[in-house]
Amino acid sequence: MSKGTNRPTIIDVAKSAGVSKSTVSLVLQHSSTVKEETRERVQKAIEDTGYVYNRGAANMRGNNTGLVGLIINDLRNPYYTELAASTQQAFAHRGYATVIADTNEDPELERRVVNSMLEHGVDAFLMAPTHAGDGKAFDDILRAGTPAMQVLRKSDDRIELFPHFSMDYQHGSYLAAQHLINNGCKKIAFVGGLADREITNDRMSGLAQFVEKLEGEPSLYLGDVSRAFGYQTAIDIAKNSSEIDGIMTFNDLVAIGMMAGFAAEGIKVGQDIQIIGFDDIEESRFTYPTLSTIHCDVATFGKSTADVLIDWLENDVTPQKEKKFPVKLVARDSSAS
Amino acid sequence: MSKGTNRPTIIDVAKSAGVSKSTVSLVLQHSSTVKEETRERVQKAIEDTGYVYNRGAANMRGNNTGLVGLIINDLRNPYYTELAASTQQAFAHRGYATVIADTNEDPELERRVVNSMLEHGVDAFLMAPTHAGDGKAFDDILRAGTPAMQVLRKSDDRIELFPHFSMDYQHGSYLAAQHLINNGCKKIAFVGGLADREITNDRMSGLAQFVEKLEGEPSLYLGDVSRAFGYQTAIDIAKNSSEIDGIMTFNDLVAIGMMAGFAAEGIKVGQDIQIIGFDDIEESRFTYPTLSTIHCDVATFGKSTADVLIDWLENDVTPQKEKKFPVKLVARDSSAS
DNA sequence: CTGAAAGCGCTTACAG
DNA sequence: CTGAAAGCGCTTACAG
Repeated sequence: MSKGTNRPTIIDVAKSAGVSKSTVSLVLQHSSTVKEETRERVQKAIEDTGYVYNRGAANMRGNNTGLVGLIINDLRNPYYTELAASTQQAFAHRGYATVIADTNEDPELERRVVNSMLEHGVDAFLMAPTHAGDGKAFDDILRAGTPAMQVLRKSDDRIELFPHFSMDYQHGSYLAAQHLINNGCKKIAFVGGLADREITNDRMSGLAQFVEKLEGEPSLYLGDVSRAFGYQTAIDIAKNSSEIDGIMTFNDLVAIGMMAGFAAEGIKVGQDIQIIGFDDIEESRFTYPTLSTIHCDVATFGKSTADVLIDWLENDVTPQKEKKFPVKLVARDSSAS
Repeated sequence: MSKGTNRPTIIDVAKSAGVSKSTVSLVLQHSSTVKEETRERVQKAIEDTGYVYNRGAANMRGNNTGLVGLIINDLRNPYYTELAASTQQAFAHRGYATVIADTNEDPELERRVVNSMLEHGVDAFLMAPTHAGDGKAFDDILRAGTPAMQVLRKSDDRIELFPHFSMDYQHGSYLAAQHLINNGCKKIAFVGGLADREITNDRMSGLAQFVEKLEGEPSLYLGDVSRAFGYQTAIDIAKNSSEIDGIMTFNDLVAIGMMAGFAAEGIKVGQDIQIIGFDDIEESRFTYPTLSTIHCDVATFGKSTADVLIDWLENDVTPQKEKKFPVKLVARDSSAS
């Protein structure tokens, strides 16, 4: 199907309205220099001809396309789905269309989509980058001079170039650990999250501050960030480590998998063992028992961060290098003592 | 931040390589008419100058932008998240960047984003449209002559213009009803889904074929497609309609909400009452009990449909007007008899 | 308040 | 095999 072979141009509109194409261009930009009557005539001509504005052509003169690149490491994870949905909405609100790509934690793919978006001339990037990136993608962005922010995780340390906005995971981890301790837990495990990543370290950092209140070191079950990994680990713990009485997970997904695993083993979460997740995705309010967690307000985060990016772009206000949004404890039934 | 103020052009590359800009353009398009040695010289110049291809400028001559518009009614619903993720990936694989918008079931917003994407010159649309659309958005698309497909739901009846690809919801509904009947259910309720919508009607249609095997008409609890609605309805049924022994839901989200509601009321799903969902989102394998459902393979659907759209675009193969992908029953513990 | 002209960064015949 | 020229659909000073 050949698309809009004869899409009308401003020249067609100009002819139909009996004015010059400059005048048409002026009314398209709501210039106040055009006489009201002329403006109306042009408007009518636009409707008659079925003209649609061609931003691509307009962009050739100025240097902004009205496109922003949104790069997500794992779109299917509800935490990042919410990031994508909220930032996209904020961009639309500011008049920008969003070009999206899910990189599936693949740094090669990440670099390819960055370059594709650069060719399309995106005005800025909002990236939840892959963990294993080698910085090449950011080098490409830097060379093009396109502003870019890292959100919810960081893969490039040049935060003066690529500001890093995230949540206060360390404080969240502290709150989670404190909560379990206050509820009387003595043997605590941390489950999920890949080793040697900043975000994993942050999310388990809270435990370190309570070691003297624990019986022995916390057990670490690092691994995939998935329901499936949580499920398996719960089975494992039920069978081999029944002394564990409290669990902090990397995120809610892992916790939800664990609850299903414990249920299958006949272990009552909230009574026999306490669990607290991280993120507070919607699902966590509808599990049984309901899941205690650290609430991260991604919707607010996304909107606010998108606005910061656009302000950088349009008004030249450089974002601070690093910002951590507050989190809070939400105690539900999975950690009732 | 001013973006790429002095982004190099093919002229800069041409100068650096000591050739004309036409030659640079030729190597950019992998033309075989360029001598190998010249090609290498140009390649080096590209790297030296840090040139990035400007698709916007290139598009002005031809008429395809390499952008496709993906419009989703509710991106936060995992069923549609999967659609977005799988189609985006398929488009990327075919060399297209995806411009995305979540319309949040708002027809006004839908029309606005359609027009924004039209201005950006998307080559095609893949839409999971809002239900309440008045067809204006499709009129706009039609006028621009841009190919568009309706997926997973239909809001415009001109399927010869806007082909409708979906899943065989009616058959799925039949399988679900049959399953509950075979398991001995006599009083069945259908929960969730807004009234007077084709998709709601399809998803409950299976019950009609078994009325003679039921005690009385099925009870209908139509409403929001959400965990919250499921939760409330379960409480309601537990308190007021304890004769109901089997439940079909509009989708898994509703079913998951119901399972939490029943659990809170002390009703054992799978024993006291049987539930079957629809969609088979990942979450359904990790509830307790695990959720029986109708499996819709959205990942395969998305990839396949994206390819059909691109083939339409590139190779002029017009899609069939309507296509329904197969679904299948997945019996798990929520409907163990 | 409106029109004629140049130019944005490419591609595409057309010469050579 | 490579270069000079026209043109894609806009915007932007600049005249008038």
